[in-house]
Amino acid sequence: MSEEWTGPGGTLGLVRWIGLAQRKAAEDWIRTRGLSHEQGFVLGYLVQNPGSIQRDIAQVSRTAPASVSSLLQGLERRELIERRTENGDERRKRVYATPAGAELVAGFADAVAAVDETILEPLTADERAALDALLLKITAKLPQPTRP
Amino acid sequence: MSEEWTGPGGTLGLVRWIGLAQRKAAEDWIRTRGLSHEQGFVLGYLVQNPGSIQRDIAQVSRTAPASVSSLLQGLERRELIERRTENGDERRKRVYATPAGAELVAGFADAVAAVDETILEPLTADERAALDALLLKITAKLPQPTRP
DNA sequence: CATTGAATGTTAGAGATCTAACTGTTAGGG
DNA sequence: CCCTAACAGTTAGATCTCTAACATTCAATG
Repeated sequence: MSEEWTGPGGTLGLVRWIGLAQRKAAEDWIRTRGLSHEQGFVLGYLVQNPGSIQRDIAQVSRTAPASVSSLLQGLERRELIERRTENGDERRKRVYATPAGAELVAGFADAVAAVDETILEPLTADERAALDALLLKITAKLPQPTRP
Repeated sequence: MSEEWTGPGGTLGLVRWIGLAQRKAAEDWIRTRGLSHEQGFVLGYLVQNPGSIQRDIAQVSRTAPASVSSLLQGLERRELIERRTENGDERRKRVYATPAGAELVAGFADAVAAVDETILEPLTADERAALDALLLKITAKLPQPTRP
């Protein structure tokens, strides 16, 4: 769900609109795996960032540390992740996706790429380049989505 | 939260990135009102579409009818909405935002517009027009966000 | 060392959301 | 009329998510 109920008015209203289409596709894909949106995000993040600690996961997923705790408990119960402490620091728990966990979300990136291609289909190569340049100019000034 | 953990790679990765910034701002605004994301969306929708029935709300909010039922119960308990049947059809329950409900989300559209302006700040007027044209070309082919 | 403070996670309890099964209502043939 | 099927919404039970308070572990300081 999203905040586009003001209607797709204005340039960034269009961005919201496109984002909705992307989001819907991604959510549907994840739900077929029996995962919530957040669980899917975290599991995918762990595949690409093995050994992250929960504090970092909370940051990138924009949820409270307590929520990450519960969320990981759910994933651990299903044996999609493992947690263990390393290097003699008993505070930090390193989190890893299990093979089963990695397998469950494998193909997500490809699915997203395929949807993106469909969305971009109306544009020529030149137009895509122009769009890319404009968006880059915007995102250059945007705060980084925290990514250690 | 979102699905951008593939990294902001590719043109539409940038769109996801911008969408995240918009979304974060909107969520923060809504949370200060003590509403969840979904509750904020539905309440805002009801202000603009008074008398909607729950089935339609489920459609536009992309949630299950049962979830809408619980969600509206929460809003009703806080007296932000009302439900009543009309026209002798006992099945359909028409939903209305109360004045308190409407007041609670008043100003949301303005807040969103202000954030959008900040995000677009790096672009000149010509560039904004070019971006607008490109995005329009894309959204023209996109499925309508269901809006009766 | 002992103390203090910061960093990291967890638990508890409330509320929200999902799926599946259920109740009640309307409409359309036989 | 009745019967059936579609429609609208709710309830039940499990899981998830949030806030607030709490434990535990490390690190710095005297």
